[in-house]
Amino acid sequence: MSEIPSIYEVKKCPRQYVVAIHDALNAMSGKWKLPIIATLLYGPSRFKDLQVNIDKITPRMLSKELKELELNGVVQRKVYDTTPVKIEYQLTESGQKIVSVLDAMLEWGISHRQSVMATKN
Amino acid sequence: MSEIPSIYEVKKCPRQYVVAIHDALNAMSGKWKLPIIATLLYGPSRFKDLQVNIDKITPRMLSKELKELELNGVVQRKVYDTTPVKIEYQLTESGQKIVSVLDAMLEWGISHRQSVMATKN
DNA sequence: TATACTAGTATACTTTTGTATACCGAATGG
DNA sequence: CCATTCGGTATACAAAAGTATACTAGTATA
Repeated sequence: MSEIPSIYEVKKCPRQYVVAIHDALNAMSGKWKLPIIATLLYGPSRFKDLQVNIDKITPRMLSKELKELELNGVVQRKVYDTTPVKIEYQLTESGQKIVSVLDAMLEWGISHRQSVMATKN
Repeated sequence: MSEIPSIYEVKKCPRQYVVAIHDALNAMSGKWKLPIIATLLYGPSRFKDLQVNIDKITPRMLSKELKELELNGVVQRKVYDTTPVKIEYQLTESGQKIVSVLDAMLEWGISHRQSVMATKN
């Protein structure tokens, strides 16, 4: 038995792991998902506010991305029964926890830049 | 001063943070990057071996992705001066450290699925 | 000499993702 | 009554990402 598993061993790795990573990547990739999540990290926000705060996003994309995030359980759409209706988007509990992934990315990204700079010279 | 910074405060957050996250996302998004990285995590590999081990990848995509990963300092291309030449791809040191991000994604992904299942019922 | 392997490239195509621009209905304020 | 805000939708288009298929040069093997 070697310390490094063979590629055949690796392919046996629980499918749920693959799915989990896929889920995470899915929640964040695309041009607008991170800006939306980042904005919502600082509190619930209405459609118009998101549109104003996120530079150059079109309502079409905002709507599309919000729907996807909602479907994926990252964002929650809240309809307030007032007249006129007020609609707020907010991160779900586990949507908020995605910061842990962002933190890991941040840490890696910074150290990676440093090592790339170092090996360049 | 509130505990949650305003959106205006947030926008002042160091640009390098944004870039770092972007770098990390960039290194992993796309259809084939993770399969390639995952394979290389278990040791250096030749072009052909990658092609065989990664299901349904075309040589075009493999070549394209490897070039991108190399450009981003995640993968290193090694040419052995034998006849015929042998070429090996391997993760750079910081390329290997990307597992830390994958771990975070895995952890989030699993707990996220659980919470989504829980709220469904 | 014919066949096969390695490490790819070339060309054309389809699919997915994102943009631009205009529009909608309900409500509200002047 | 008219303009404006909110929360979007509709249509058409452009650009990016990915696929299919064929091909290449260099070397090795039968």
